Amino acid sequence: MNDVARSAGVSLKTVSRVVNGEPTVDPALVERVRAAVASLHYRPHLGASMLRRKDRRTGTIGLLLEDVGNPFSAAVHRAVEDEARARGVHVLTGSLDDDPERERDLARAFARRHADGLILAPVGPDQGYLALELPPGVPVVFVDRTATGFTGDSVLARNAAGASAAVRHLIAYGHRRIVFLGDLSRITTTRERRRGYLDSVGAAGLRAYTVEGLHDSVAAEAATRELFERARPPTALFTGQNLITIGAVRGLRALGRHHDVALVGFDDFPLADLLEPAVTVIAQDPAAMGRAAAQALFARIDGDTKEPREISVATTLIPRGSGEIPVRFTGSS
Amino acid sequence: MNDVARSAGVSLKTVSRVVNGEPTVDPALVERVRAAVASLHYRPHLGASMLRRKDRRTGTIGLLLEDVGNPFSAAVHRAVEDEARARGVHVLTGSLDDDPERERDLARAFARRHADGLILAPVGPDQGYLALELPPGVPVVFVDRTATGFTGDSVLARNAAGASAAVRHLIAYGHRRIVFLGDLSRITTTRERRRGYLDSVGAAGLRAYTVEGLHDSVAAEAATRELFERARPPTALFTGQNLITIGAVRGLRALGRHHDVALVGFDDFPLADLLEPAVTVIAQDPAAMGRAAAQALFARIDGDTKEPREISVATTLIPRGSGEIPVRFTGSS
DNA sequence: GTGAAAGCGCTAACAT
DNA sequence: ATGTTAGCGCTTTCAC
Repeated sequence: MNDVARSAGVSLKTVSRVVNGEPTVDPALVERVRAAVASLHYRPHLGASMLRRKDRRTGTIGLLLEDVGNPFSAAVHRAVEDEARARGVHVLTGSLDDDPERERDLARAFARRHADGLILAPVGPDQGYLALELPPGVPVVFVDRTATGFTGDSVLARNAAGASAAVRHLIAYGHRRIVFLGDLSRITTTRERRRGYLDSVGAAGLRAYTVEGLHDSVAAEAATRELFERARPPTALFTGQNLITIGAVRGLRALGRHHDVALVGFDDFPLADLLEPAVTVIAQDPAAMGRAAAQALFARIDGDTKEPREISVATTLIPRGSGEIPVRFTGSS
Repeated sequence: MNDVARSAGVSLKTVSRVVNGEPTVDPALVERVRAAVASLHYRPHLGASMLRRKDRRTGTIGLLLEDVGNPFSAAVHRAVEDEARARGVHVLTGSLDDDPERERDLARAFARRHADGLILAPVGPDQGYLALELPPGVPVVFVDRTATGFTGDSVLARNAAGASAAVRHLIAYGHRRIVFLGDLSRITTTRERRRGYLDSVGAAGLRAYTVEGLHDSVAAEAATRELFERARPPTALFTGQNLITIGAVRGLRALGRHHDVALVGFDDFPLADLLEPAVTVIAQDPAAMGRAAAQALFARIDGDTKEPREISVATTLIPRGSGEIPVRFTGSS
């Protein structure tokens, strides 16, 4: 920048003004500076400018998701990026893989990099560490899961309501033995979905059957197959998550039962409509969640100090076939 | 940091040494400093340290992909992140959406943020701008597509070879009217895949039929349907990309032809094995591509100055059913 | 082994 | 409208 100033025959400060587009500079000087910038290939150094600046914004936010490679996280990421782009903000990303230690490490790392704020899908049991790692005043918005020990806005799907609707849907088709297949129950989303299941099942006076701790598609497939080795197998399944839904589909296929066991899955997935039968789902809206989270974060960064909000994003039941298979009398009701 | 020094009764420099883990500090002082750091909630400022440091590394790389929300990009992203994590490096991401201007803007932005290097899936016709935007010595590795006007390593799937194999596979099942459905032909990947198609079709003495410029799944579905309104419709389709494959599946379904028209798609996609018929694909290995790109980039950052390399990643033909439908005599050969 | 001084590239506050 | 000076938080260099 010094070189540019010398080459343009102006002071350092004038160069700074031109680079920052401040209006109070003589057009002729602007031209001279511009030319010098171009000929010297000058590139402003954001790190240095942010060091001295008053507002101390880096124009960077951190986004910590379960796994940037999975469709849900990827959709959230994309929506966040779009909001950020509109404000000239860039996004540092990280995958947590259900590892609380990694959650904390990355939060700390992004804090040291002076991210202006964080969007976090928490995996650990407690987010109290954020108060220590983050400089005071750096906002965090939680997405998809709730946080403990740290206050911030959160953006959540209406998990319990969606699950409840799924189960009522199955009940309406005559089902009375409906199994819930869920993943790790320490995750708040899973707990909410199970709660919705239990509510609806209880309200209808049915017995609850749950299988949990299913961590992937393979486990879900195995669990599904085992269900039908029992004396009184279910007539309908409600799966708490994407990978579990797919595992259940594979399991039912393998058993040749996909056309007579009903299935509703939580969370939509690509091609669900092309399977046979097409899979009925409770669709979340990950893009809406990402958008809402980013908007909330930017509002906080811009100084919004209202009470922390909990933003719920609606789910939609999309009937496609698998959830509309009526119960069949199997002789062992 | 000053406060910490004062509170610990040592000099600024000693704090710096402790924070950076330099070994030449008295253990007793280390303890005092550590305590002060904790009690004052001191957090080191990476931006400031990098400003003064000799190597000037920020420990950040930029990753510019087509769309962080699509499965291919997301898988690349995840693989890059894993490599970066192993080195304590963080990843700034951006989606380009086939917009060359955005490509340049983001490259510039990441340069101003002093990313140590860039991984780029180029969309523009020319990457010459990189020489202007990037400080000399900042390496770029290209992934998925080739670049023009700027030298760097590139990581590419064996597109032509894979496409060629797909077509030979169809020919082996007796097909002679095989249509290629492709997207925008200015994209190098598409051109390579078409080239592979043309090679195999030409070698077998068959006529080439191509439909191009299909920018999404809906366009591909419409194009597929139109094909079968012709006098001599194809007996097999080769689709150049994920979304086009899915559009073609939808099209064939709508026509009720999915069990008698053969289909091979380039690029695998989740649930391809659960469709009926299951979809035969030329699978790429996006994780391997991301890994290779990241490894190449880090090698360059660490000073590797060998000739730029072109790393090809193999594709695999996965026969699942749709590609093994033999030709049927339709009376209009 | 420890500290004092200088300065990385830039902008704030105050001249002019 | 432009320039000057000081200093952001840290690491370097060099002295102790």
